[in-house]
Amino acid sequence: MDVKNEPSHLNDLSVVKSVSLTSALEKELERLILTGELEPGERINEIHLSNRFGTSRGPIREATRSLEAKGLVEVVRNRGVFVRRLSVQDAIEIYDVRAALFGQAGRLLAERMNDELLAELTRLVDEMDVVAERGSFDDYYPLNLAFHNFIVTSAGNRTLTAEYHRFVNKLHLFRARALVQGGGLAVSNREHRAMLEALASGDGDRAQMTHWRHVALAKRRVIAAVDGASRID
Amino acid sequence: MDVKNEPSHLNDLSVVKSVSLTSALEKELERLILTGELEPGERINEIHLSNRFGTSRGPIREATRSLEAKGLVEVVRNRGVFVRRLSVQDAIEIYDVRAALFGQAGRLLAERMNDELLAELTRLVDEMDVVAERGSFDDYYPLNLAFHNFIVTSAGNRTLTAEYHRFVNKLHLFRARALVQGGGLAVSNREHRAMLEALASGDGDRAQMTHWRHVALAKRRVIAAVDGASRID
DNA sequence: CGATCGCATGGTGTTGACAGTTGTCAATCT
DNA sequence: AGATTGACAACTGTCAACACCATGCGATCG
Repeated sequence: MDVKNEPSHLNDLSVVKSVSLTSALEKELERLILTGELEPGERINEIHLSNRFGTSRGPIREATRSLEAKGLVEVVRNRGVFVRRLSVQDAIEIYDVRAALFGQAGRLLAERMNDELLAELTRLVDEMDVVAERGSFDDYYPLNLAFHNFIVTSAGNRTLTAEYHRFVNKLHLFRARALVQGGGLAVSNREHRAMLEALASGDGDRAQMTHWRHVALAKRRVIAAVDGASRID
Repeated sequence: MDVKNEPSHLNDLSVVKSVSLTSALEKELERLILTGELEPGERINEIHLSNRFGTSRGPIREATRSLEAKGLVEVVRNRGVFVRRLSVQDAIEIYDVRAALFGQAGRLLAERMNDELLAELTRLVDEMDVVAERGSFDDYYPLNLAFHNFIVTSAGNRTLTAEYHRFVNKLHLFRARALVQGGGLAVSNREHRAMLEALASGDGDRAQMTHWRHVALAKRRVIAAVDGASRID
């Protein structure tokens, strides 16, 4: 075995050979895009990237084709690939899809509810109540994320989970993303409680409805925020 | 304008230069997969394909990476890419996602209903009734497809439409696809009428429910068919 | 006779080079 | 001055060659 004796703390990309360069690059590019290091609308220069990562252009091109299919970038022939920029309209459409998926997750979870799941969900909602009371948004955000992820993951449909995350990711490309966070912590958590009760009841219809509505209301808040912002401009 | 004066009836793949080779190949491969010309589980040989299409391996690799992201093929490092094979479990999961998306489409359509849309939907359902009466499955199938497509498209959410079709496509990879068609034409069209009435009423909740249920029932029929088949084996 | 090792082979992973296209900038013309 | 043209620079599209890996087969050894 001629193991390359490279220090293991090198760039993530040197840990390759067990996983293809292409998929490692794809992950890294996705990270750069979702963290905003590559901004929406920005052009991705293949040569520049290949220099930066020390590879040739082939794997980078393959990675970007994959990202294109995932909807994170846009490829224009002979012009290059651009980080996808979401319009307000796009974001609204995504909210509808997300609502549908999240509602389905709620239904599935209600149908397989048990004490253990209920305990964890209750814990999260209780904790969010505490944090919301003192209006600490920075503490609320990760809890909120964990709550939603827990619901979707626990629903037990891997396809649904993957799809849900794909769309949540896409929302990161929304320029006016800052607006998404409007609407009061207490209000949000009141909706969480309604979801929790529906889940506890084991009523699939009711769970789907409450979960759907939670996202639909988030969508409405975003629209309101966007309208407000554009009125100011 | 220096329009290339090539006969327009050439091979699909030679009409390139306006559209990239990669995306032309991707479309062609997708067609081969969805029509079953490339069977689920079958390995895709890059060299073989590049000879067949007269290109190098680069564009083919890019196309397959895109198909991988779309979930139509599976890439195993150093082994090759394989046409994805869906398990019964996968198919069931997809039905849940599809139900969620179709339900959402129903809701959106109900909220933007008008006489013109209603007329077309009614026409399709009436026609399906006629065809169902004489049990002609071959005539029913395209009408049924058109009906569903019309609903999803008319809902006016392009993201949702794309996503819905992606999942319907994926179901084509299901080995036991023949079973999907079980369950009586008349029964199916009775569900269509319920959907139609809900849409006509403009009640979003009710429309979402009826549309969701229609797919959920289809899922149940598939499960029953699969169970029956496996009991025979 | 069975198991293991090594090698040959077919195929994928990655690269560097070349061809073709787009956008820019300066010189020229109106 | 403004518009137009032509050449140049920067990139992307495509290709062919090389490197590396996985599998199967046969020789060798226990």
